Amino acid sequence: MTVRTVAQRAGVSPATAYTYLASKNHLFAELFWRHLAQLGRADGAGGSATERMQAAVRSLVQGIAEEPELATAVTPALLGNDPDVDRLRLRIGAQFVTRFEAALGDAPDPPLVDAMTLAFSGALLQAGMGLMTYAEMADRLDAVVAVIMRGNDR
Amino acid sequence: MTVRTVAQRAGVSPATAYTYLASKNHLFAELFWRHLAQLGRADGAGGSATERMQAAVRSLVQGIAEEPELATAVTPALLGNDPDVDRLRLRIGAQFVTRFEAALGDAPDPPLVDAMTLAFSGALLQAGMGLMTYAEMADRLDAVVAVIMRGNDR
DNA sequence: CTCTATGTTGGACAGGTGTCCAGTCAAGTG
DNA sequence: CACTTGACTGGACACCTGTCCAACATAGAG
Repeated sequence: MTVRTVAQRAGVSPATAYTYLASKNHLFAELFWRHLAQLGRADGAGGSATERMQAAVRSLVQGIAEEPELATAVTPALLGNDPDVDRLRLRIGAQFVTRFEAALGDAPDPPLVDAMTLAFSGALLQAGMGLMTYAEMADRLDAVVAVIMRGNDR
Repeated sequence: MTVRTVAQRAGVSPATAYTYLASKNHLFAELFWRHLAQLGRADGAGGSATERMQAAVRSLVQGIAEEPELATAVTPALLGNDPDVDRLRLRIGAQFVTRFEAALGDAPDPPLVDAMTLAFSGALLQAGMGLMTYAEMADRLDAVVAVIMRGNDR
């Protein structure tokens, strides 16, 4: 997949593509961000904090798994350092954090949010490397959430 | 940094460089692996499991932080898919897991190891993205280890 | 000494990225 | 109608990666 073939499919010249896209990385980041922003939030109002967190994570993983190739492509892309990629990276990270905080309810414990964020990033990384499928990712994260949340219900 | 300039500095032709290196990604992965393999292990025999784990993590972070540019470069490199990168990626991951298991002592709980592995990968990723310095990484991981290990001492 | 194996080299190549710019085209403005 | 504005275009460019190959050096074996 080259920027030029993307431009061609879009019926547009490469030069035009580059007026909208700073880079190939930016393209992937933008697509991923739009996909993410459009996902529904897990509801899971009736359950323990652990259950709510597991529901939030499952919902995220499921949404991301809808477009596995996009998820794979975005992982290296987000490591780029165009200003546009920087912007989207922050937004995407904030999106994750927001969901985790919501699952934790009022006064979320910062180290807890941190642990979830790092574990989730790590899972995305490992899936992006092909070390896990997204189905495995869901299962492993379920157990990991249980470990992290241990002693935090009520 | 191009493969050709590296070859030149090494006093060798680009063609020769490519007889030893499958790719630029392979170069970074190999350097990182060697650096990692040469690091000493944290001792920390006298303490709780949490303290041993924190010591293991601090030791790893400190070792990695010795070569911050290498650490930054290796993150995208490990996402490549040359066979050589695959090999080194597995070795590097196994190295982390081994250290975490050692810190946990006999019969390490698999979900615990999993949680540590994902959180640590996530931290490396975020540092690689420039979202954290390595000093911040050490502090955040300390708190995260405490959360993950909660209720696992003795 | 000759021959062979091994490592090295220059140079070309196909493909990719991101940049630049002069020129075209269509739509809207006065 | 003439003009301006903005989006688009073709085509060139510099630079990078990874591949290939014929040619060369050189050390050691017979």
